[in-house]
Amino acid sequence: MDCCPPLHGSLDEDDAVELASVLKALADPARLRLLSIIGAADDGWACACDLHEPLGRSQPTVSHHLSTLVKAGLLEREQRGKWAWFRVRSERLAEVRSALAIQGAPVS
Amino acid sequence: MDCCPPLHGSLDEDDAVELASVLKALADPARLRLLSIIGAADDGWACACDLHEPLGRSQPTVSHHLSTLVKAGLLEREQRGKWAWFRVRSERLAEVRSALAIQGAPVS
DNA sequence: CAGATGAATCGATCCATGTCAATATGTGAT
DNA sequence: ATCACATATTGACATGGATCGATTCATCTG
Repeated sequence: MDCCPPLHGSLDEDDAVELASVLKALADPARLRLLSIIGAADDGWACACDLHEPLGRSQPTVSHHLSTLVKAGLLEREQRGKWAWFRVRSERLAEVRSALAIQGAPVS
Repeated sequence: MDCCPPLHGSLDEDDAVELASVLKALADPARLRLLSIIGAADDGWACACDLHEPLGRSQPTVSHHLSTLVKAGLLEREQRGKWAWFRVRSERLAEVRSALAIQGAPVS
């Protein structure tokens, strides 16, 4: 243990677990594409009925992913009649981006 | 299928798989803390020998995580004698941050 | 070369998760 | 009330991954 000076990290285990949980929600191709598709909607809101087909996944699977994204705070859900509409919570996404600006790299 | 206009996403399945793979590498508390600790090192380089203890994980586990981060392009590895040194590839981290700037949110 | 030490690999275990088919729930229309 | 349709939930299955102990590999030192 004489090869180098001690390091002192800034991210403790609890913070790391919390940040990791949001990143886990992002770290899936289906969910990234959902965010992309919903984020590209004209007024920012997209109907769940239009998401199964472009994703190439079953309806239950898409429903599960949407629920995961909502739980992670990355999507907001609104019921309109029998349809579920979603919009991206870009504030939350911005939080994640800034949390990744560790190691002294400029926040750009 | 008459409830809303069609959406057209910008992120295809291949791009989504690739981005998700980097995010998977980030989406783990142990690896986030490794990045944090290594990024906080004075000259940016940290010795593997100083990482097991603050992480509270076994040496093989830490080695595995370091290897995962290197494979994801998030760490650079350098051998110095019998010690392995690592530094954060902040360019790669910046790529991830900008990739998350979808849905028209400002890149800030 | 032999011994010591740091790091990677192997094998095993346990838990989390992505996916779908089937079913249930909720909501509007007839 | 009944039917149709959109979405959510359940159950099952397969895969992936986080972790550790034991071992192997690599490198330096005597």
